[in-house]
Amino acid sequence: MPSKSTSSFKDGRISKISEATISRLPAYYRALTQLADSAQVRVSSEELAAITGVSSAMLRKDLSHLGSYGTRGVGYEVEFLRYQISREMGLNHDWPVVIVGVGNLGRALAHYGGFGSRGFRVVALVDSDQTLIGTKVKCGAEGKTVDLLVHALSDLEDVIKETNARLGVVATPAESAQGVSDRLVKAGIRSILNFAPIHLSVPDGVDVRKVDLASELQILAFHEQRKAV
Amino acid sequence: MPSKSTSSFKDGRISKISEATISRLPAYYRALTQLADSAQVRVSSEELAAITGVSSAMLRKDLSHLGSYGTRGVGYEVEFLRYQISREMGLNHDWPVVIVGVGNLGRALAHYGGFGSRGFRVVALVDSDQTLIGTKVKCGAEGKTVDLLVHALSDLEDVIKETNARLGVVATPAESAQGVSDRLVKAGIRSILNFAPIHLSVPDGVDVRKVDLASELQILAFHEQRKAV
DNA sequence: ACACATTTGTGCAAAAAAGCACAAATCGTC
DNA sequence: GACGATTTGTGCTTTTTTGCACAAATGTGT
Repeated sequence: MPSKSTSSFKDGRISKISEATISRLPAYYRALTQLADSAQVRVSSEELAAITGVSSAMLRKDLSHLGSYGTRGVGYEVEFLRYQISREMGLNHDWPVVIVGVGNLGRALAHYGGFGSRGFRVVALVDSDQTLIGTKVKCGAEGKTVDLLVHALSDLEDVIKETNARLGVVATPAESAQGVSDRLVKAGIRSILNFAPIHLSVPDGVDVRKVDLASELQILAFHEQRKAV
Repeated sequence: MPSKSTSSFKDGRISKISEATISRLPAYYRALTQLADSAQVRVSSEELAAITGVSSAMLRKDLSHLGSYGTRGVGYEVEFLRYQISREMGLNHDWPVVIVGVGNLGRALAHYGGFGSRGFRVVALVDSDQTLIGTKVKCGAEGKTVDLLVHALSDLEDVIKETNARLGVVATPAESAQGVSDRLVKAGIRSILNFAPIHLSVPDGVDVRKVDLASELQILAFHEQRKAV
């Protein structure tokens, strides 16, 4: 992970938020959403930290990078803090997502409800398999499903242009992943979520996050093996 | 991530491998497998680093923690290094895996080929949905598929005992994840891969790795938003 | 208005991770 | 068998991340 710290302008000053902090913000956001759903108004750093599994000191320091949104002696207002995090993370925007590779995993991702709920909207499915192209796949979880046509891989650039997709998900086999990535980048995509078990080379300015299921199991196996000794 | 360094005995001495190193070993292993498949005999740290997307210095330091398996002026023997990593990570063992939650994601994981190839074997599927229990689900990728019966969640403990499952995968909705986790732990599972978007509380000695799809997208969105400024 | 109980925000220290630079070891060649 | 070209292994430095401890700020009760 190339942990560059990101800088931005907030009320005039330049604030730097470390990569480690950013990676924890989604968990805070989710916990706050959960608290808001149960109508809780205030929360202490101690409580929020317990829910998200971090130390309260770390939580406070993380939040302090966003601004001073808590009240000493009291805690944080759930809704207010939630809004601040969502704004900082761009979750109030709309994020059109294109999924390349409509195999088992791609389909599971398309169905996945967690995306739609937070500004992420699967707007296009692309695959190279002739038997899949032209078929329709249900996207989104219960309540708000949309049938999406599977487009041909050769139409990738056009599909991205038409749908204005900003985020690309690579759910193809390892062999085709780099090629797909190159075309996504050429089509203007600068943020890629990669499920293929391979390192993607991308030019500067393009972010890639990797989710590697087999690696995770291997890491677990490593620890499991150590326990047995 | 509570990055405790793991210590083990290797040829008499105590070796410590940092969590950061461990998390990169699967990538090295995969690259070496790929090189071995293409019949390459030797590889330099520079080349292997390029494939896996790390710096060559970091790669060498990572590998040096396993032992001195390279030859100065020459590089590393692909097969030999691959074997050493697989041994260190316990990939020559057999790792029976139980998947709890046979929704879209659980099914995709069951189908996923990357597991079977490296000692991981899905031996049991468990769900609470009455309409799923008793049905059969294809496990494994092309070549070596097995039909597995979906067991009732109430039989979780028995299933684990019978199949000797060592690794647990939680692919349930967030609401049921903690309960499932508790029961996995009680049944003797000490390594859990969690796909539910929630922090799992587990006793000491139990490892949890979390894969959070929505979080990954949110982190991408954060960076994407910053780019626009 | 003042003492007191909370809880945040943060300066400082410790630990972990990454990066640099080069000595040590090896191979091929003359 | 010595020399030069490589390439590993590693000590040292820098950066990043985490953890600790407490002052500063707020609300409460008298």
